[in-house]
Amino acid sequence: MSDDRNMLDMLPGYALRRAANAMMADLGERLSPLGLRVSDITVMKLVDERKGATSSQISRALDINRTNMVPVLKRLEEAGLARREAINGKSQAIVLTSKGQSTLAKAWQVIEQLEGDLIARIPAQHRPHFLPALQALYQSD
Amino acid sequence: MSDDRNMLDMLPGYALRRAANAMMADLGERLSPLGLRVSDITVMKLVDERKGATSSQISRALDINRTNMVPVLKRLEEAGLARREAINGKSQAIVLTSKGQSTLAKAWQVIEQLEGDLIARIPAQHRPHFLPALQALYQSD
DNA sequence: TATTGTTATACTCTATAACTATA
DNA sequence: TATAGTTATAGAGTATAACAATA
Repeated sequence: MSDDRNMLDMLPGYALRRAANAMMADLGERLSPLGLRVSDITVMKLVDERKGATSSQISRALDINRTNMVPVLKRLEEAGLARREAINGKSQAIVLTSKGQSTLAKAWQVIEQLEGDLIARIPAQHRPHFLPALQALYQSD
Repeated sequence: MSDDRNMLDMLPGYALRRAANAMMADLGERLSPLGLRVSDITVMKLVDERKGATSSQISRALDINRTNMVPVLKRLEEAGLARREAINGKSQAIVLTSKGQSTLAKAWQVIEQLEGDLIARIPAQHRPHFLPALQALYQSD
């Protein structure tokens, strides 16, 4: 990173963007040895949490367009990490394979390490305020 | 936005990403009537702040790859908002035109409105901690 | 008639590799 | 020989439009 500072650093919105970019780049690097993307883990974790959830349900929980689930699920299936199980002629439950579960367990350790490193960088007096502030910015819009 | 909550919402890293995405989408919508992108304003503001700065200097201050400056500057020039002025045979200063300056002034009002709306959404007791926490996450890496 | 899953497509931000020309 | 500017390309996360099939 550059040591440059600029007036934009005083803006919460700009700082929010920079911090998120830095975090995502960091996480992407940590996950790449596992052959996984951030979106893969996000979906897998939610699939594991919500047994039998459909692609559409997952997309709503993550607040992303459901069309974006298609390539993610395709990757996960081709990697043998997840499969689709018909609920009826219309809906399909997404289910992790056993390989998917063990991969998720490993990946989740990476996530927890990242989360720990993240909060460790925040000065202690600011730490308890960070999550509530962020949640206020994206929840219940 | 969906009203769904999930366990990921408890993770600062995930919340950081969601909050930044929401903010960027919001800002993009607010800027589109002006025919501008977020990256356009960011560059224009810095160019205006650092008179005579070169493309490479701007890219370092924003911590983005300098190759990404090329399409931004091309757009700004084609829109008559900025121009290049040779410093020597190698470097070029980026300069806002008068149209660029008035456009920036309008766009900056949008930015300040967004920043104001952003902090207004954060509960008051968390507000003073937000910017310092974010800065700690991306500065002096 | 609203929802599911899907295809095709496109946009924004960001990055890497490799080149030329100049300081 | 390090730096500036550039081209071409790629990747990751998003989005919209449009469709067939089903609940």
